Amino acid sequence: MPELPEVETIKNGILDVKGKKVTQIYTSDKKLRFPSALNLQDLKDLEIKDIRRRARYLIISLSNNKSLIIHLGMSGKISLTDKFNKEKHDHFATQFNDDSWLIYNDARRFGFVDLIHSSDVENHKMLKNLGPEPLGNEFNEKYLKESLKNKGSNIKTTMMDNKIVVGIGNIYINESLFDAKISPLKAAKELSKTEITRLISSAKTIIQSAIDQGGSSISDYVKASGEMGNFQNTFKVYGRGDKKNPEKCLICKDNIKKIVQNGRSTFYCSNCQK
DNA sequence: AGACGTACCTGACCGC
DNA sequence: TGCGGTCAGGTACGTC
Repeated sequence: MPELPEVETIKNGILDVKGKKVTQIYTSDKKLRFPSALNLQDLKDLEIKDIRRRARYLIISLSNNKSLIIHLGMSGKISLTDKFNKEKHDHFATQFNDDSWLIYNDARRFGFVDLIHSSDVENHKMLKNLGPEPLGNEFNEKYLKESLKNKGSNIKTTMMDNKIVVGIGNIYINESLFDAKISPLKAAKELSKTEITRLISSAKTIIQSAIDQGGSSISDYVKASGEMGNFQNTFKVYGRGDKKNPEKCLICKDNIKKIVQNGRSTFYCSNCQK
């Protein structure tokens, strides 16, 4: 999916629906990630009170003290448009009192939508065990040092664990480790204090920079407006380690390597990242 | 507790 | 052109 910067960008792109009232709802009969008893028709006539993001979840609070929780999975897209021409993989759409439409489309259906009481959001099964936001103050050197101390597995996989820090997926961990000059193969518990400091700093800088550029568009991610993000143009390692035709590290000119860790592709420079 | 494999899905792309 | 294999922004769950 969209990682944190993409979800943040989508959230910012739909803030306009705040204060609007739902007039019509479309739902498909396809199951998303979880089959749920959710009846989106319950949204009719409700007003959108607030829209926020926690980790990769969008939380939309409604005027009846309920909230929609939306996760985009790997391929989910949200668009805000003037009209609704139903397309393949559109799973729900709501029309507002100014005739605009909010549409959720997800080809792979790894995403989900849930509707719960607003007071239960923090205790939702998918939200209650999440670690800190990468851009927040709680994600600091002391916290990360403590979190990594018993982790014998590699730092790359460990940092993608949402209990440690949320929203950092395969793209941004590859870029963050390159920026911090840390090998993705290094055991998490073996990172020195200065490496932990560098990793935090790199992750925060890269996530913020990606948000500033509207996220990364590879394959099918687009903003709510349909425009592409721009951060993909600044990738230094992600996607640059093609086996047959690897690109060169911008710093040392060695070939960028592509390996597989816990089933996910890792891109790195073995010369710069120790 | 931690580590690892697997499952959930569709579509794009590559090699034959 | 078609077919099979592989890969893709994520996450929960089962098992060792």
